[in-house]
Amino acid sequence: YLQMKWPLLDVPSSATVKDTRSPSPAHLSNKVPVVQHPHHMHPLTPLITYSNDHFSPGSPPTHLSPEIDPKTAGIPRPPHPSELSPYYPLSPGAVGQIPHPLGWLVPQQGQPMYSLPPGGFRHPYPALAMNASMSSLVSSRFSPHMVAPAHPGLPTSGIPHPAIVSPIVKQEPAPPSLSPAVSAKSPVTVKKEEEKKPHVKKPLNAFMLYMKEMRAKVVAECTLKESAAINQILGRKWHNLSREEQAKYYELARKERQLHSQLYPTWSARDNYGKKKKRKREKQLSQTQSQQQVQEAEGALASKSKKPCVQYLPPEKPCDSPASSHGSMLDSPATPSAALASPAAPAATHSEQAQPLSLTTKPETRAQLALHSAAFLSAKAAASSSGQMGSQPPLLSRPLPLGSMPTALLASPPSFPATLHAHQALPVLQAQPLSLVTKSAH
DNA sequence: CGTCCTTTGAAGTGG
DNA sequence: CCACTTCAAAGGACG
Repeated sequence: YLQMKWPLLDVPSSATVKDTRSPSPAHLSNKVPVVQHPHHMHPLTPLITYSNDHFSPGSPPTHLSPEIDPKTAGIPRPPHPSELSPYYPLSPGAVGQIPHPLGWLVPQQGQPMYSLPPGGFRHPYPALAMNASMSSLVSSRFSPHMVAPAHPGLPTSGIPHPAIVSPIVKQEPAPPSLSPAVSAKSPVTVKKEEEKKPHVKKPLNAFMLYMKEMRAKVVAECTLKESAAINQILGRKWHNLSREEQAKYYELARKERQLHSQLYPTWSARDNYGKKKKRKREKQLSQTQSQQQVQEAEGALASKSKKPCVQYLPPEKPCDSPASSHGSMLDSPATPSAALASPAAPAATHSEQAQPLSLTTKPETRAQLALHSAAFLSAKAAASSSGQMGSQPPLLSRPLPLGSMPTALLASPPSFPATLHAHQALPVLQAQPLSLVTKSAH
């Protein structure tokens, strides 16, 4: 099960640092530099199943089925020490310098941490060869000069942190000095290095990790390729995940951040501020709109009859082109409120409150998102008051910013108690009116 | 070519 | 402390 679920997160269980290129037995035997994989050609194909929980292996990809039934997903995957970051193969400088806090193994110097089979993705055991996060990782987070050293195996070239994005195709740059002790340099030198220091990207959060893993799957099952639409689906699938499943990604993201901070102790997200184009004004505008429509949604939900900004979507409708599925592509067999409700709670419990969302047009999107949040809160509160949140981490007891509400309601991911068990009684959010989400209510 | 779209989450800024 | 903003991935769409 573990192999199927997280095939490439597997690494040698030995505590000895050795070649992680061949992490596991047979299923990662092909050693092809990841860079040889064309960026535009995603290695994953519909034939590749890496998550039996979410997709039936072998079944033709006919429908996108965001419905995820954790109950049928098999045994909850226990924490595995080998769940380490595939995204941060330590650089040569890091090897031997940074004892990985989690006991992760580091790749051999100058070696790609992960490899792809030749000729695209024809691994004899595709399901075990690589998951989406791996593939997307290698295709997007490694630049050729990083992972394809002229002399693989030589300690000279290494594997910089995948978060590093160097626009200049050069043999360098290596990741910033990894050990504070090693970086005893003059301020001038430091400044100089900082000027040309590579762009270190933010570590991926739980949802981003999830997207990386699942995107190919969704794309394979849909005809659409537009990321915006895919992301909408993924967002819904994310909500459909069980608490336990999400916890895996939260934990993974936590490890990512931990490793990232170790690799780049001086890095700050601030470093990347302003490096992307800002679209502040529009965001503010739409935010205002969403706030307005949250209130509308409140009323609608309060009356429990009308659903403005909400379009019901045919449950069985497979995801198709955005145009043809206008207003329907995002639906899933699972009712959103089932997803919105406590994942651990029986999905049917709140399914009658389904408020499927169709994030189609721009103005509506925000509103629907807001409504989504509102419905989420509603479902959460309902679940809470009905005593079905016992297995959930503590929920916040105060209103939350709209943007962070779902997260917070999901129980403060950063403090997500991975070891939480169903028998543990936890304080839960008291059932509150939907107006909680608004400032005025606050 | 650069930016937008779209998602969630983390971390930043500013009041 | 709170609200808001930015960026992380992705790739088609668009100016």
